[in-house]
Amino acid sequence: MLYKIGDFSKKTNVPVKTLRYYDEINLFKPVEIDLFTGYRYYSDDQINDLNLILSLKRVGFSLEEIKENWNNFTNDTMLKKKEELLKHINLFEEKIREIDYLRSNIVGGKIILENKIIKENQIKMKKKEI
Amino acid sequence: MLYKIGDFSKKTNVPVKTLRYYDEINLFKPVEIDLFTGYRYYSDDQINDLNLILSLKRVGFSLEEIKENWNNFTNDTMLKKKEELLKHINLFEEKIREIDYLRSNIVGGKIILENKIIKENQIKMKKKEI
DNA sequence: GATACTATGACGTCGCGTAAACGTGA
DNA sequence: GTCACGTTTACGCGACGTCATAGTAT
Repeated sequence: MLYKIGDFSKKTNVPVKTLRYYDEINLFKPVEIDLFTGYRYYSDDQINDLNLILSLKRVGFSLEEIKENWNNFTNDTMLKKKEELLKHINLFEEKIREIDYLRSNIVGGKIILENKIIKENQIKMKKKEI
Repeated sequence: MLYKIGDFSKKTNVPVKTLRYYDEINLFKPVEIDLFTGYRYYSDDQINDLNLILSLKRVGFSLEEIKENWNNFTNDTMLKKKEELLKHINLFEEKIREIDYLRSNIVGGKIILENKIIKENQIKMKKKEI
């Protein structure tokens, strides 16, 4: 059973444009392309691969990383990505503390920064550079 | 005391290119521009504004949002952004559960998805559409 | 004149979305 | 012939980074 791109899109809930893009970057190509019309044809077998791509993307892998590691997904690779996610969570918790600080300094629609946070900003910027 | 862009960049740890970009999008402009040379000149007073921009950016406001709300930052606006941050954290916690699931299904460098997660993917995609 | 700064402009990033202009299938 | 479908090409997003080329300051 082969599907034209629109049918495969409906079956997988992946936009047509996304499928064409994945083809273009050589991440996920149709099993067959009609030589005359250029129409892309996808098979049932490919649904698993596509869903794996979506899952890897959701957890934070870029399409490039997915391509690179496609046949080499090690526990180590996944753990590194998990570390990244944990760091992101810490960052977001910092952001929440910072937004609460900003919130407490609103005066008539304007936010008044004290030198304290200004210094902190500059320290953070310097760390980023390293 | 006026600074040329490079000096102001060093003082604030904000890249020259970023300062030029903020000028271009009318977010943060130098107090003075030499009519003949086009050189930008920044003042000490502007450091506070720039740091506020950086802080707002860190907590998740886009440059557009910062422009829009510059004289109208309400507690409500900040609380909405805080809600967004909390949602992001929930999303990241979901991602961590998903990466652990993927991790548990590695077989010789390949990840084998069961129908279970495939169905979940499709439910999530549908929710996204709404 | 050497060199360290400044300027503008164009192109690249990532993962697609959004048209435009055209050919194909039922 | 009428459509809904398919194709390629190109431009847009956000927040800059990275050249390239040229003018300015010291």
